[in-house]
Amino acid sequence: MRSPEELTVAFRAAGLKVTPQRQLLFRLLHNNSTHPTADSLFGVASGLMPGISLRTVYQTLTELAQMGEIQSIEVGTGSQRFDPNVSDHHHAVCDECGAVHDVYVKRTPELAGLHGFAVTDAHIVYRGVCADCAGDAR
Amino acid sequence: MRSPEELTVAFRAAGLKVTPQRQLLFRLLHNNSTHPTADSLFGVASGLMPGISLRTVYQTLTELAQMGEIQSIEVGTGSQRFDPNVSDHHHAVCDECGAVHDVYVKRTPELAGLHGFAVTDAHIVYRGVCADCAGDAR
DNA sequence: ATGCGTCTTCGCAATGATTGAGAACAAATA
DNA sequence: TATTTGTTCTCAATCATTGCGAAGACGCAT
Ligand SMILES: [Mn+2]
Ligand SMILES: [Mn+2]
Ligand SMILES: [Zn+2]
Ligand SMILES: [Zn+2]
Repeated sequence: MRSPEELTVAFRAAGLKVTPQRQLLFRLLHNNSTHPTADSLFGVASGLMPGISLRTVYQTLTELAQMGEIQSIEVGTGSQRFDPNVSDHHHAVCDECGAVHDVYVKRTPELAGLHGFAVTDAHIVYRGVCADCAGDAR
Repeated sequence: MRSPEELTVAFRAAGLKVTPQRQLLFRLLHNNSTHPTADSLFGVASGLMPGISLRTVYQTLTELAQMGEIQSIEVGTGSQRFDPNVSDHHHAVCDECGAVHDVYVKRTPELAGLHGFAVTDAHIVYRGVCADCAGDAR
């Protein structure tokens, strides 16, 4: 996604208002590679802006997703995750710690056998144990 | 998954009872390639056995999944789907009609770049429009 | 066939994630 | 500063799924 400054301009240009809540979320999402859930973002946001509502977090995330600034992904962990990285990539989920890592694949396998299916998107979810969790014997 | 007859034996062998509800679900799942949700199965089951509860459907599906007879998959349609096909395969979801098709891929792309992540499973979800929906101009 | 112990079913409440609705509020602009 | 219009927040509602416990039924031993 674009920088908070660029988003500020983009929002105004789109007739949307730039509120403190939105600006905070712009900042929390910028360069964020943790693939946060709405609730985890709400947790961090609440610490910095007591009183911000979970509803507002959801709404802002939905808007950003509709504008194409972030993507919403589903990796099987129960709740939606949001990703400011909108480049073409996939994800690896650690079954130990729940971390979601970005994965870049050379060539996504083509669909074979399913004649007539027009693919618009393909998403690979890897599951396993991440380096951090494997490294430590505990 | 195995046939209803085989499952009957397997359940008894595991100390589980073979009830009419379970037998019905065994039959509804056998050779079922629709990737049903618990609720859609419940709908069909209710027609054949009025009074069966959604709770029982969920419970039986969970048991079958734990026994490895079916798998539970998440393709981003909001609810879990159950698949008696436990072979190594992937899925294509039609954004028009919601149908979920099986996809067999020659070689699942290896994880590159994420050093130390031990992959235990990889699942590809393709999205697009299926042949049926594309073919008909309506 | 009957009895009994254990496993199951079912209804209902509870949970967790997300969305809907509307009153109170605040950003943008003149 | 006043006005307009979009935003935030609270609270209720929804959807999928799970927890709980009383009532019921399977299956084995008589
Ligand atoms: Mn990502
Ligand atoms: Mn399948
Ligand atoms: Zn980990
Ligand atoms: Zn279709």
